[in-house]
Amino acid sequence: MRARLIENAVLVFAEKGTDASVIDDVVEAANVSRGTFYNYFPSNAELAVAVSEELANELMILIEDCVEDIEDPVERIATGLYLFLETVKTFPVTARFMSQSGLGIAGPESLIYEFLPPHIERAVGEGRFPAMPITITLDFIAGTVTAAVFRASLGVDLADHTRLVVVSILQGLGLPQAEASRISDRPLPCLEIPETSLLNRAERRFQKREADKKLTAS
Amino acid sequence: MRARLIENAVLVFAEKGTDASVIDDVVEAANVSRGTFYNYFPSNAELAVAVSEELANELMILIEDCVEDIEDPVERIATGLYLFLETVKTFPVTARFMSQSGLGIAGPESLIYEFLPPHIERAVGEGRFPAMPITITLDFIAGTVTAAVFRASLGVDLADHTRLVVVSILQGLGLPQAEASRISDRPLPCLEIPETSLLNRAERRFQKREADKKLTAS
Amino acid sequence: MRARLIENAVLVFAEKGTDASVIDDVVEAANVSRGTFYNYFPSNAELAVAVSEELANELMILIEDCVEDIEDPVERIATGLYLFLETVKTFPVTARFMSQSGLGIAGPESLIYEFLPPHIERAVGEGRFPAMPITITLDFIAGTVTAAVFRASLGVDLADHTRLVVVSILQGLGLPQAEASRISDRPLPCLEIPETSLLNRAERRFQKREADKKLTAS
Amino acid sequence: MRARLIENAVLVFAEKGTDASVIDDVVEAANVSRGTFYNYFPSNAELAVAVSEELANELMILIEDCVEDIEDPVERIATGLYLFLETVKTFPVTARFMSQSGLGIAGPESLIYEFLPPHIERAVGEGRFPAMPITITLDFIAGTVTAAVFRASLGVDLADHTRLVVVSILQGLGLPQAEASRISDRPLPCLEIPETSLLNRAERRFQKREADKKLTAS
DNA sequence: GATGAATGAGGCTTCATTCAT
DNA sequence: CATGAATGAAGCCTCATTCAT
Repeated sequence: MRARLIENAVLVFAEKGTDASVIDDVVEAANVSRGTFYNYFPSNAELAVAVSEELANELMILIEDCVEDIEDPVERIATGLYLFLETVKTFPVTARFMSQSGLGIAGPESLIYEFLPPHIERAVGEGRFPAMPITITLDFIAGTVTAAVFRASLGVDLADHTRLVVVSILQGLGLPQAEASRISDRPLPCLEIPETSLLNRAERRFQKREADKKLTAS
Repeated sequence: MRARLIENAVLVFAEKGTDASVIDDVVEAANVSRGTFYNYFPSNAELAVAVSEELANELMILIEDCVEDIEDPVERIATGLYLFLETVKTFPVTARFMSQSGLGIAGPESLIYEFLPPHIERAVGEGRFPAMPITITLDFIAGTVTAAVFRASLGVDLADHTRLVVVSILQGLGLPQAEASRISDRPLPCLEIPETSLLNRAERRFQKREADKKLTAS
Repeated sequence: MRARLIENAVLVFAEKGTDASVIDDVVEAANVSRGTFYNYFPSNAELAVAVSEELANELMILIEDCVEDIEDPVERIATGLYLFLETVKTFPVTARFMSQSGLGIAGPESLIYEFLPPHIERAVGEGRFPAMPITITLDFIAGTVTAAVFRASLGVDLADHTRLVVVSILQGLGLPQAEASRISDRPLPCLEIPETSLLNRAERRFQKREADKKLTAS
Repeated sequence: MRARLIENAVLVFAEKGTDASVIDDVVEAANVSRGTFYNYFPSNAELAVAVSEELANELMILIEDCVEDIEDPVERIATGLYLFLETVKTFPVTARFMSQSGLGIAGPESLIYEFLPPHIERAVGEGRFPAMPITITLDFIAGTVTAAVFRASLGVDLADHTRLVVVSILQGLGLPQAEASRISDRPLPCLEIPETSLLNRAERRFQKREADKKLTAS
């Protein structure tokens, strides 16, 4: 039930923004009663946090699984960012949810702030990146990624978009152009997203809703 | 009257976010009646847009005035971004307003999307930056700047923050490290913000409100 | 408008009790919008207080006007209580409202606690009543009157009820039986209740509502 | 289980009033499930009645046991009222419960309406009290007692309170001052309240709850 | 019996918007 | 133009009650 609510909340937040009054829509989308909602979440805000964490955790874990064998910290960062952006693009509902949440919700618990620092520090230690306060580095990455996701959420798909964003980030971190290009030209893996993941469930539910709407309209 | 409303709206948006229900607070802060508000703005949204444009235009013009004599496009971009960030930091209310609005409102009318492209293109033309779709470049800059403003709006002030952000952007755009550092090490001008500017008026009004609150409380 | 709301609130409180959730009923009875209600009363509780004060003040003033020429404090108290009970009995809606409010709402601002003490003290000073802590005296009177009003609100009308209640109170205060009887046997005045008083308006509105109900039913 | 629910209900009613929404609190206080509650009481109202009767019956029986040997009806009434008030004062939770219930719930089943009439009638028969409709007499007593309990429930303890209230009642019933004083100056017995009585259980449970609250808070 | 998740009616409150003065 | 009372749709939240396990 909790899962059902979260699943539907993704949709609604994606449509109306993380600040919007959402409870009514969620309970309608999830086909449960208002009361049930309050058995699980004391308020709108907690729901938003729960959704955010759930999505982020899921994606984090999938990406980490995929990149854990990459030894080179720079390659690992590049691959992680690439996978993140590519995956998000494949799941428009998630993309929209993330742009709606903005930097605010991507708070200190977010994917980026948890998983990146060790690798960045290693890269700095190895002299691959010049030293810089970690907060500035993370803001830089988060800002760029957020803007890229926002662009994607508008439905625009620019040629080579993900790769170019990753190159920009690597360069911004201080990697020479040539190396940045080389690293992002490597063949990159693709994530396997389980059918039962929140990403997939939210997306399917969205498709279903759209289909239902059309039926009702006609 | 329009000015008065906008001036007060900056504060309220800064506090409660651009999506929040705001009209009541604005009319109270501005000491006008609800009805009057509707003589000037058909709705909340138009107000947010108006505020955003007003602030952006003002700042754009001030910055352009200051940088128009800089010939080198890269230096000009760097200086513009530097001035933007430094100014915003001096006006916390504005900083908060901007982080609250996020990328969404900074939309196609924003400072960045209007004034930067020519100079970027010139820099690309001169071979200073590698070619890249302009949208990606602008997203990259907007994202990084937004994240930096967000950080500043939290009240954190990291040493050398503005300069490092500008360096990251220049590098991200493809400028070699050495040159990026050199350009941002130049002595940079400082903006003269007129007393009657919206930036200043909003800030002063904010100070006044805080003072009033303390008086009322005691 | 405030008057209109209070007027209708009397009815609803009379029916459902002072603690009941009443706003919806009041706005319906008064034929105004929910929003309007909140322009006048921040909540249920404030409404209850307002109604209570309004009714009490009105009745207090009418009674005081009527008894102000009575020199003897005991006669004055007796007459005041008599008028209070008789009047309340003539206005069943008010009687019901008062029994619903109980002792709690008849709090320190009530009629009884404001107007009686000086006369009681004079009577004690003149040796008509034995001395007793004023709180106990007032509780005694308030309790007896409340119970009498409660009885009246049930629609029961016992022969000679008001006079016997007043006799009991006078005796309880320490007046010898003979004198208590003598005082309450005097011809007693009757209040003139203005047509525009809340008492009358509430009562008329009640009649109207009952009539409407019958019409709707048939 | 029924006993457990009632025991806890006393507390909750004492705190929030007999009309309040109470089931949740009761099941939490009693540590049983919602469902169980409905196996014992069809609704809030029945619970309130059950609690009220249980408390009243218990106290009635204890008092009757104590006064059954008093031959003089007036003394018996006086002693009964005295014991009632003194006992209630010793059990603040009960006092609060009773003031919250008010006259309404003390209805026709109450202690007062069941046990007093015979003795009053005897007293009238013996010429100790003047004749008066029994309903008025009982209302008079119930009203005065209720007000006294209400006062006690506020935590106020006036010197000699109980005795003075009893004197007022006796006088109000028509007993001459001197006799009223004499009767209430006799040494009066004190009730023995069994440890397992509802009065005691409710009080202990209240103490426990308060203790738990303090622990949780610290 | 006991349980507790689910329900949904019912009541509360806010706030953008209108409109007569 | 300015006003501010009135509006009512839209959302929030609680809590008595049911029911499958």
